[in-house]
Amino acid sequence: MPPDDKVVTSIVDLAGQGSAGTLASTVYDRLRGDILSGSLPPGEKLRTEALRARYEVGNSPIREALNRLSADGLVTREDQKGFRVVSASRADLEELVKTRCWLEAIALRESIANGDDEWEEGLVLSFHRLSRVRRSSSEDHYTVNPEWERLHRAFHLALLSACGSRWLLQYCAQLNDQADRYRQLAIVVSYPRRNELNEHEAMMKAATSRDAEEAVSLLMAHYERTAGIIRESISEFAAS
Amino acid sequence: MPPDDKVVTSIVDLAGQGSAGTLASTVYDRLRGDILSGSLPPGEKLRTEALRARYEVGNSPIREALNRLSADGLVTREDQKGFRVVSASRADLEELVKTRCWLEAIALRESIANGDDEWEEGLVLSFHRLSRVRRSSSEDHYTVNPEWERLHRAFHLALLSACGSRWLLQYCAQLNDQADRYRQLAIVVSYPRRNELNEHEAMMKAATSRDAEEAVSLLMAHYERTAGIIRESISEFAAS
DNA sequence: CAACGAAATAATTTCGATATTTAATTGACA
DNA sequence: TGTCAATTAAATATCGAAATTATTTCGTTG
Repeated sequence: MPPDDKVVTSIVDLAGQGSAGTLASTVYDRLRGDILSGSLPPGEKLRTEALRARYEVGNSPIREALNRLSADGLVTREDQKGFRVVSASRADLEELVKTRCWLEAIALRESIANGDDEWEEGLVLSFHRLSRVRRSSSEDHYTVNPEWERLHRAFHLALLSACGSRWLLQYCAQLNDQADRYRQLAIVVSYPRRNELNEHEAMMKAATSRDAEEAVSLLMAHYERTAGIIRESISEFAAS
Repeated sequence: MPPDDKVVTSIVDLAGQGSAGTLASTVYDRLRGDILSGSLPPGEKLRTEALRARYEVGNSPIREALNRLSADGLVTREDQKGFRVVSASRADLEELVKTRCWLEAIALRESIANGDDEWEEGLVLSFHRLSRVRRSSSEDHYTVNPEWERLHRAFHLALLSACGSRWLLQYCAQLNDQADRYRQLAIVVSYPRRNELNEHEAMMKAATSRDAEEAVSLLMAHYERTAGIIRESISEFAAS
């Protein structure tokens, strides 16, 4: 009996999944989505009063959600001074990418070493699903496609899912969230013009043929490239 | 309501400032300490009513503390079913140790590569402080010495502090917490008979002479040995 | 005119009570 | 006697207001 593994929800909420959880959990999901999508910009003050109006709930659920988010690193909390959306900066982005590469390199190597048939099949499947969805919701101008975002996250998680450590998986997911936020902030400026499908396919193939060196090097390049695009499309974020 | 009862039940008095914060933060610290010290055993149901009595505060601070702890991985939360202390098992311990070795190996290598004079001095200093405190409070039988616990944690953190990633540092600290909990659970059974001072000194010297390979290998051995002691002194923990 | 300090204002934190949901118990029926 | 449904009991989750703490405003003083 594998101990309760919750970990990992989706990037921009399961939109509409008004799942029968508690109000606090619902608010948590929505707030998380609003932060990751950039709808609540970095550094934004999060006043209880305003949030109560925005999400139409009482005091307690808001506060619970904020406390969870602060432990997730999406919100900063200062005793007696309330909450704000975590700030964003060039330096933080670099630190984030670096850490992500370190951790995912380990996770991917372990996954390739330990992954069984089920893992392989899950990987192939999640790639297939990702390949059948458009990057953007509309044709001419870019609009976030929540479905693509969800499947993209699922694919990357599938890569690492056999690493054998729920801790590591959770950390990778957390860093994924952070990176997604930067991606969304950058997207406002630059239409994503890269076709990532080839890169994903190459990773999938390297992983399923158990070529760890190749897979890791592809994954690192993938992240470096993404970081590069974000870097160049951003002068500086709002901070503090 | 004067918080005159500053009974430090916590192994690690993480915030020296302590008292200045909110009630929620105080309860968070105390609860954290009580879980790490084993005073609240694995799997224990955490009823709000009981905790209100135990810590003598209202509903909200308890709930906030529990929510933060659940994001820290020290308590589990299930919607509509409340909170319990995270369970402990042999399998979880193995996973924990493995993950810890992965992450700290990176952090230590980076620290050694990037650490400046200040880092070196901090390391030497924290070793010196650790060396002047006894492992146990009393001579004949073992009693947790909070001061040693604090300095021990500080030393290990000093080793990694120059790794250049706050994310990684935070994760290492989190895994440290988890490992401390297992240590405390094990100590109930077996008096710690190993003299860890030599090991710590060797690590410190290897790190300050920038011998990454040696330092990492010492650190890994250190953790493996600790895990071994915990393993042998424990048949099985309460679970689920 | 700047600086300091005290009242007024705003925001955060906390409490006690209520509404909802889950778990436990009882009792009826096959 | 065992199972299932209905009822009771317990616990969680939520609300709205009160208490505490930070921030701003404004008048006074050096």
